[in-house]
Amino acid sequence: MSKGTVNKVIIIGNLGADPEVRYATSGAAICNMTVATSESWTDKNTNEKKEQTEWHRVVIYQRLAEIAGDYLRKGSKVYLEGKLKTRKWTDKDGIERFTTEIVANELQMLDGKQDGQSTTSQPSKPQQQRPAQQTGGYQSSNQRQQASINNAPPLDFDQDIPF
Amino acid sequence: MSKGTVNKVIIIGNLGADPEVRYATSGAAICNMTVATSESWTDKNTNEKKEQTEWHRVVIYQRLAEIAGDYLRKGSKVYLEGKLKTRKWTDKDGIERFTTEIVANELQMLDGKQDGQSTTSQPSKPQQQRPAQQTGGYQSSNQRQQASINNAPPLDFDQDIPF
Amino acid sequence: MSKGTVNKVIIIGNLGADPEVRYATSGAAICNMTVATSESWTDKNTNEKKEQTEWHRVVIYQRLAEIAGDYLRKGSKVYLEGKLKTRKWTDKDGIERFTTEIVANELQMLDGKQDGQSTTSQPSKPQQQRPAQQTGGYQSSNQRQQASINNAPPLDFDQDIPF
Amino acid sequence: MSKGTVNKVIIIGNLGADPEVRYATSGAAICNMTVATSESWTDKNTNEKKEQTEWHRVVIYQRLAEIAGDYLRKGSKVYLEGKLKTRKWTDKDGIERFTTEIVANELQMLDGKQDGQSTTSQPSKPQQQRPAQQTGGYQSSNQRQQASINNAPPLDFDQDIPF
DNA sequence: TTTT
DNA sequence: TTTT
Repeated sequence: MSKGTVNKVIIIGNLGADPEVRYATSGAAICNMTVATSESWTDKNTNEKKEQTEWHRVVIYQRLAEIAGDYLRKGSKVYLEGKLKTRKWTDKDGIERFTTEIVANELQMLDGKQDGQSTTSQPSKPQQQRPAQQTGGYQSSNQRQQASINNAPPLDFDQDIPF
Repeated sequence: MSKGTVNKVIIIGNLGADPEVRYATSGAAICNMTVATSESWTDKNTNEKKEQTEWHRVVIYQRLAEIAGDYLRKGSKVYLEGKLKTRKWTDKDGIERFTTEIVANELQMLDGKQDGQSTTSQPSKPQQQRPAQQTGGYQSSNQRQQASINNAPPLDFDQDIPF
Repeated sequence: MSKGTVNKVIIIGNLGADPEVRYATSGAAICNMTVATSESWTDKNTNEKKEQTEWHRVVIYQRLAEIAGDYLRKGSKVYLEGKLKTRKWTDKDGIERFTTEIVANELQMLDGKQDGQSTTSQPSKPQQQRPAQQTGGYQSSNQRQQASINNAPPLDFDQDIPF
Repeated sequence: MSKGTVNKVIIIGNLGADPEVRYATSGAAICNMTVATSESWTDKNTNEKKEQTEWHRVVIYQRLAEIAGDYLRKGSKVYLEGKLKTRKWTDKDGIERFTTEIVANELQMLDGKQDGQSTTSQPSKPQQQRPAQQTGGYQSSNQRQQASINNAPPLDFDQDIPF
């Protein structure tokens, strides 16, 4: 329920890096990724061609997170629908920071047939497997850290997961 | 043109404060406002009622900025459509910060008949008039500074306005 | 799943009549309503003010159908999100016809406090109650038949309900 | 202006046939096309895989119509944004019919590099050229008639074009 | 800081 | 048939 309000984002863009999937002790998956959208136009004064890229931080939970991790790769074109959420975190120097993310609840892959899109095909690189047993908190991913627009860390281990 | 990408936000929410309108030397208006969306649900474990409010920073340019300034007030319900844009700024302590805003290009007022909605009615508070002549930079608004979600300042005087 | 496709409609408009709710034998509710959106502009040639109203046929199922029936009335302003669906039917003269409807899966009431919006207030007119027992097919509503844009009947009794 | 209402459609789908572009005497282009979206799911009772395809009739005007005609082909994947419009027409037997179309005002091509997407490449089939001179009404297209969901004709010659 |  |  949302009390006569609407908070909706629709993005079509390309992943800046492979998605990063982690698992909570409950087994619930969280996927973080960055998606680029870009605009190009011609400056009327200078007649120069300009291009501006916008980077979006995306978070996906549960089953959809696993789908994202299994089928999307760096460069994949994707449709995402979700809501905006700004969260507060403290950086390594103790400075409070705010980061706005898109919490996506719908995803459509827009690439043509590609490696990894068939669930039977062999993935092109080692995948983090959903661990059979976990002892606590989040498992850190062995995927390389993606460059993020402002180095905000993914949701903290001890943070309330909203479901 | 946007190169096969889409960057779209749709918000229906309530203004947390009166909109703040400033004018560039060119006479172009910029409107800043914050809009709240809220969700409520019942926690399945504790059976408690919960509510979460999300605050959105909104920027509007040119003619639409003037309309927003003329017709919207604190508490107004509004439909906004636009795109996400994250900009970098430096706070008073020299710390680099990022703020994500919605650059709105469509607006629908969703309140019933209310003060200020008729263009002929007397506005309920003094309006900043579009100055007949300006000498440079932005005119500072005489409206009270609204508290913002992270104290990001509005777009700087010397910043490139994207049109 | 939708195979890399998206079918989405977002409407904010006003109900042309009270919603019409019927119940399947299963007890599942179906709500039909018509919603108006309107545009106005000034003709540049004649300088005349013009207005165009578009009428949308909306179908809502299950729990959301009951909410619509309980809280919406003729004139209510509503946000609807859903998908487009065109269905074929045969009119009384045996002519095959097509009607496009919005199958809504999200609804936000955008009116301020109004009659019928509180679940405790007395409804302004008799409500069709969800029957305690049913023997077959749909119960016909005792609400007056709304004039529809092309007289398409609501979904037929023997039609597969898509859930 | 739209009086506190919103009429918005967002479609991602594939063209069922090459777009059909015609030109008004004024030189303004109109493009008609049909776009398919599809859903697939598993019936919980029978455990059968089901798929449902929805066909959308799309109309595009002016510059965007020419872009659609130049770059889209049967099978192209496209993002479209627009509004719903239902129009009345009379079929060859004198029967009044209604057809709902999406009047698109935004378009993004979502295919990878393909024939026709570069403005310098030779189109794969003869294009209807914008006629240098016209004497009246619409030029009939030499492209084959696309199968439409209900054989509604494109906008009539003598119909008011809404711009 | 809003609203229901 | 709605609404502003």
